Amino acid sequence: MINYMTTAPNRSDAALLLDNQLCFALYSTSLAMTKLYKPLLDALGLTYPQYLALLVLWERDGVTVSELGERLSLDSGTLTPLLKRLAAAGLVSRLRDAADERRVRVQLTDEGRSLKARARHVPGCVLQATHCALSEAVALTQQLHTLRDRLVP
Amino acid sequence: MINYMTTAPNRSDAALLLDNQLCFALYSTSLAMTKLYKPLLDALGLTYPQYLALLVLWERDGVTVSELGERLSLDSGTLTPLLKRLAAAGLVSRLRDAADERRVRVQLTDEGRSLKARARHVPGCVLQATHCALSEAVALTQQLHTLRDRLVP
DNA sequence: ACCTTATTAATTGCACGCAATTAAATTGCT
DNA sequence: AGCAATTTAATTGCGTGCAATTAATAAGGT
Repeated sequence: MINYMTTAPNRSDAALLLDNQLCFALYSTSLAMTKLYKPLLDALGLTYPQYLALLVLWERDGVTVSELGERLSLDSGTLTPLLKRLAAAGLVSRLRDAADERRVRVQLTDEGRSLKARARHVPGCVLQATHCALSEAVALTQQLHTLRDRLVP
Repeated sequence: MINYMTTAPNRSDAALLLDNQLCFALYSTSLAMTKLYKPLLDALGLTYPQYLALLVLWERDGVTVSELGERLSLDSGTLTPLLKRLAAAGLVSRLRDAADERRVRVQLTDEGRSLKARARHVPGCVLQATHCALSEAVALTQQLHTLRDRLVP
């Protein structure tokens, strides 16, 4: 039987197999993780990126938009509308810095601060849903930090 | 000095620190990886999710939209417009299955098939940009597959 | 002081992701 | 055959991500 191999797999194709792509492993796992958060964050009235922004603000209130972007690797094109929605929800206020009118400082409202207490159970619920031991999750998180730091130029 | 600890960090806060979140490690690393692909895929006229769809089609041509969605964990709300754009670019054709008119089969065009040759260098370029040994990338990919399989219900 | 350059957000436009709904086709049951 | 339930894509609406541009402010050099 003659095989012209016009579409037959060969050695060089292995590099293009979907399941061999680190990028797709990251992409699909990240999306799956987001879906895991969905019901928990719905209960708080938050989207996943909004939750990430609040994690930053709960650590340090009053950061500028660019500091928030630096921390999350997101730019103003993403953050400005996201923060406007958080402001509309009454969780943050956006105020021009008096000393430098170019900067916008993002301040938690009382409601935004108190939401932290209602979010305390989220990490535990997610860890449970991952069916991972805490030590495994910590180890993988560290590996990913290492990889991410190698990727950014 | 009195400290009412209204905002002071404590043990339970560690769980809410951004850098302790596996989800954010995944999210930010995945976005960083996408940025790595950007210049390579721009040269092919593809977006990153379009590239993933083509990886599937290069493995098995003529899959249905739902099979593609199963493989990529994406639904028709994402895939239908994406595939229309690939069709508009002349890379695929979308045809109703004669035996079951509900299904839409996605077929590579000649141009879509020949693009595979021009994409062959992409995985190698990306690996180089990650500054990872192949063995490290393979190991991390496997760990992520394991995690992803644990996440999906 | 004046002017150029740099910094910071906001805006615009496009492409995802995804929930919810709709429409069409098929299957299964009687 | 007839009809309800299921399956499959498409559609709609919203919230990101991000490139590119714009507008406002600040910094720096002369």
